[in-house]
Amino acid sequence: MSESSLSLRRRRTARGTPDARAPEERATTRPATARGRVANGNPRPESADKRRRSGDKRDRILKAAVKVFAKNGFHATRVSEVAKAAGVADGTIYLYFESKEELLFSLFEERIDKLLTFMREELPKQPDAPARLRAVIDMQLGLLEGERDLAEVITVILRQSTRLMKEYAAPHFNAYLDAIAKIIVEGQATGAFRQDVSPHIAARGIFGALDGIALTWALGRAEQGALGRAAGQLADVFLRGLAP
Amino acid sequence: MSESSLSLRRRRTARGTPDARAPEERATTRPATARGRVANGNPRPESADKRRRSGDKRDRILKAAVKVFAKNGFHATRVSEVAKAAGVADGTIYLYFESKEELLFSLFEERIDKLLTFMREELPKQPDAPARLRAVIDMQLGLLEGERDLAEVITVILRQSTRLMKEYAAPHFNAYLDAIAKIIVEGQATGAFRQDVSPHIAARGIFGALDGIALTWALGRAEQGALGRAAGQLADVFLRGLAP
Amino acid sequence: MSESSLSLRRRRTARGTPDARAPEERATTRPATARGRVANGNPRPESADKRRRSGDKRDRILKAAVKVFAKNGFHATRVSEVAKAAGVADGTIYLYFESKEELLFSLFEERIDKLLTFMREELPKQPDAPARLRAVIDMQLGLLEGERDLAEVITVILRQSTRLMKEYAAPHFNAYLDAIAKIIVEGQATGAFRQDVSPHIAARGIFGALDGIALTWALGRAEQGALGRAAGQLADVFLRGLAP
Amino acid sequence: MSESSLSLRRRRTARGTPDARAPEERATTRPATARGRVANGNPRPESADKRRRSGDKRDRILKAAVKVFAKNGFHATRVSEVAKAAGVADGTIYLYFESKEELLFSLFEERIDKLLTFMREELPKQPDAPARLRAVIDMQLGLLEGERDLAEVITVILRQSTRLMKEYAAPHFNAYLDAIAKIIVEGQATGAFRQDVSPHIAARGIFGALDGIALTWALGRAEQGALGRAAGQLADVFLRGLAP
DNA sequence: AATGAATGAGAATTCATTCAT
DNA sequence: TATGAATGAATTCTCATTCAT
Repeated sequence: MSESSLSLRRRRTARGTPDARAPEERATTRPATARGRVANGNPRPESADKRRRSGDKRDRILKAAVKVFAKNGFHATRVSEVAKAAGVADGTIYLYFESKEELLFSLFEERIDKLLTFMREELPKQPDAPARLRAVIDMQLGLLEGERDLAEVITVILRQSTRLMKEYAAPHFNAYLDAIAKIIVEGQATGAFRQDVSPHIAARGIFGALDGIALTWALGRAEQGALGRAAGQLADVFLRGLAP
Repeated sequence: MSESSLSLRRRRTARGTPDARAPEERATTRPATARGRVANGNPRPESADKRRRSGDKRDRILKAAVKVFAKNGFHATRVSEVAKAAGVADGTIYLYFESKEELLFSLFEERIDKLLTFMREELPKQPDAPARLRAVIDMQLGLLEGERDLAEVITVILRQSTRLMKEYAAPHFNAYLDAIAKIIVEGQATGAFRQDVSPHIAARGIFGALDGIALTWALGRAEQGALGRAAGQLADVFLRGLAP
Repeated sequence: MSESSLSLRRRRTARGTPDARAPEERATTRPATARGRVANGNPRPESADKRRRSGDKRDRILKAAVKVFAKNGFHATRVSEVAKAAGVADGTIYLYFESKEELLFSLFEERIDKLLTFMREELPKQPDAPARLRAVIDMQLGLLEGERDLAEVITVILRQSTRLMKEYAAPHFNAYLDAIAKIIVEGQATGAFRQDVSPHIAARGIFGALDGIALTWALGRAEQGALGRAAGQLADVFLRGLAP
Repeated sequence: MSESSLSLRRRRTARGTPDARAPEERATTRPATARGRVANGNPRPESADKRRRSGDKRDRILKAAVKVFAKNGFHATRVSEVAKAAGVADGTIYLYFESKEELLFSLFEERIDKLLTFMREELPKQPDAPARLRAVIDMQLGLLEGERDLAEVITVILRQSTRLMKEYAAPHFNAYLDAIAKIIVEGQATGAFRQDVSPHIAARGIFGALDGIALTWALGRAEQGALGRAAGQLADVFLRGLAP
C-alpha cells in the first residue's frame, strides 16, 4: 500500500467552482452551491479564542450527527434534528458543512484518518506479517469499541448514501483492503502464510468478517469488551487458517 | 437451531401498528392515510388462470425492482421508475405490494427463503460439521453467482432502509447466523472444531466474510466464477482456522 | 423581418435531457429536472374528454398565475398561492409546468404568439408602411386592452426575472423590434418616412412608448378605452414625426 | 409642474407601518424583528471628520450595489456580495442602509434628485416649450450615458421590486411625467404643439420611448455616443410629431 | 385488474438581518 | 463604528400513494 493511495481524495474538489450559471439560478438551485461566506469549509478563525469557539460548534454538530444518524439512519434524519441535538440553529450547520451528506462524509473521514495514521505508524513496528495482521484486526475493532453510535454510522449508515459509497467511500475501502492484502502478500513471501489463497480474497474476507462483527455489535447489545474478545478470536481463526 | 426459529416471521406482524415505525418511514409515507383497500397484501386471485397472470405481473415488477434498486439504490429509486421498467402503471405496483419498501422486503424474503430451504433440505445430507460449513459457504455465494443485481440488492441496498435492517432483516440474519453457529457448536461437540472460539463470533465472522466478498464482487467487475473460487478459498481458510 | 427570426425559440430545448447525474442526485437537486411522467410538458391525453379536462386544468393554472403574479409580482408570489387560486394541489402545477418560472414563460409566450401571428397575417394586408406602423401600434395596445392583469405581467412582472429577461424574452423582443424596424425601413425606401432617423432607434422608441403607456395603464386606473385612445394619438404623433 | 409635486416624498413615511407591505417583503424580511437599532436611517455622524469617512463608506457601498445589482438583478444579489464588492463586512451595510431594498431606493433617489434639480434649474433657461422638451430628452438620456450599470439599475432592476415600483418609485415617475406633461401643456397654450394630443399620453409616450432606448442600450452593447444620437433623433421625431 | 392524473405533506437549504465582541 | 458568526423563517419542488375511471 503506497501512502499516496491512502491519501484522502479531497472531496472538496467541487467546492469553490465559480458556478457559471446566472446568479439568479443559483438562488433557486439547491445542492453543490459554493457559498462565499464559508467557502473553505471549516472556518479557521485567527485567534485561539475564536478557534476554540468555532471548533466547539463544529464538534458539537459532528457529535450530534453521529448520535442522530445512528438512531434514525441517514435518510430519515432531518438536518433540523441534528441542529437541535447540537444546540445550534439549522443554518449554522451549513456554516460548517456544505450539506447533510457532507456531515456523513466528515464522520467517515475522521475515522478513516485514524485508521490510516495507525497503519502508517504502528504496523511497521510489528515484527512480521502475522503480527501485523493481528494488529490490524485489533485496531479495526478497537477503534469502534466504546463508540457504538459511530460503529453503526460506519458500518450501516454510511451505506445508505449510494453516492457516498460509490464515489467517496469506495476508494478508501479499497485502499484499506489493499493494505491488508499487502500484509498477506508479505506473509506469503516469507512463508508465514499459505500460498494457495488469494491475498485479495483473504483481505476482503477479513475485512468483511470484522465489519460483520462490528455490525452485529452495533445493532445488538454492544457489550463492553465484546469487540476485543471477538478481535482476538477472529485473529486466532484467521492466523491459523492462513498458516501454511 | 430449531426450524421454527428459521421460519419466516411474517413481516405483516408489524404492519398496522399505529406508528411504531422508524421516523424514516413516517417521513415518506403519507400520514393518516387509509390503507384499507390493499389491506390484504398480495392479492389472491380466485382462478388459477388469474393467479398465473397475476404472478407474471408480480414477477415482472420484482425483476424490474432488482434491476432499478441495484442501479440507483433504494432511496434514489422512484416507484415510477420501477413501474416503467416493469411495463406497468405506477398504480399497478400497489396492487401487488403495499409500499416501495415492501418491494425490497420481498426481494430479500425470496432469497432468504431459498437459503433456509437449502439449509433444511441439504445440510442434513452432509456427513459432518466441516462439510456442512463448507456447504453453507458454497451455497451463500453460489446463490448470488450470476445474479449480480440481486447480490447488490442483498448486500448493499438492503442496508439503505434503516427500518428494514432493524425491524425486518435483523431477525432473518440472526436466524441464519444461528444456523451457522449451530454447525460450529456441533463441530465443537464432535471435536471437529476448536473449542476456544465462540460459535457466535465465528458465525458472524463467516457471514461477514461472505457478505464482504459478495459486496466487493457486486460493486466490482463481478467476474464469472470468481465467487466460486472465493468460496473455496474462504472455506479452506475457515476450516483450517477452526480446526482444533 | 424574416419569419424565421420571429419563430419562437423553443424553450423546451433543455427539457427531456436525460440528466446524466446519478439518480440519487437528481433526487435532491431541484430545478431543470425532467420528470418522466409529464416529460413532454402539457400532457396530451388521447380522448377528447380527457383532453378537455387536462386543458381546463392547465388553463386554470395559467389564469390564476396571471392574477396572482399581477397582484404580487413574480418573486413575491408563492407557487402555493397560484395553486390555491387555481383550485388545484401544489404538485399539480408541476404536472403542467416545470417550474414557477416556466409559468411566467408560458404567459409571455402565449401573448407573443398572438403578436407574431398578427404580424404574419395582418400586416401584409396593409397598403403601405404608415398603415402598417399604425396597425402595429393598434395591435400592441389592443392586445392588452381589457386584460389589465396580463398587461401588468407583460410590462412589469416579466422584468422581475432577470434570467427570463436576458435569456428568454430578449430574443423575442428583438424579433419584434426588428419587425417594427423593417416597417420603418420600408417606409424610408418608399419615401413615406424621413431618412434622417435610424430605423432601430425609431423602433425602440415606438416600442418603449407603447410599453410605457401600457405600464402606466396597468399600474393606474386602467380605464376602458384608454389604451385605444392612446394608441390613436401615439400613432398620430409618430406618423407625423416620421413623415419626411 | 409645481416644485412640491416633485419634492421627494420621504420614503420613510411608510416604514414602521405594522405590515401594509406587499407580500413580497414579508416573504424575505424577518417578521417581528425589532428594527430599533437603526431606526434613524442614514447615520448622522457628529464631526465633519467622521461624516467624510462615513460618506466614503456609504458611497463605496452604493457604487458596489450599482455594479452588483446591474450584473445579477435585485433578487439574485446577495447582500454579502455587495458587502464584498464594497470591501466592508456584511453587517456594515446595515449601518448605512436599513435594508437591501433601501439600497435600491437610494440609487434611484440619488438619480431622480439630479433629474429634478436639473428641471428646476435648467428648464427655465430654455426659451420655449420645444426647447424645453428637447432639453429634457437630452438630459434623461445624457444622465445615463457612460453609466451603463446605473442605466440598467434604473430601467430594469428597479422594476424587480414590486413594492419599490408601486409604493416608492411610482410617485417619482408621476412627478416626472407631470413635469413633461406640463411642458406639453405650455406648448399647446402657446401654439407650439398640436392640440389633439393628450399631454399625459404624450408625456408617457416620450418617457417610455426614452426608457426603452435606455433599456436596449443598457442590455446591449452600450456604445459611447449612442444615447446622444438617439436623443437627438427622438427629439426630432417627437418635436415634429407634436408640431401643430 | 389496470391506469395514471392528482394529491399534498415534507425537508434541505438560503440569506437578510442581528448582535456580541 | 465595524465585524462576521449565528440565526431561523420561509419556500420550491418531489414523489409515494390514492382513487376515479
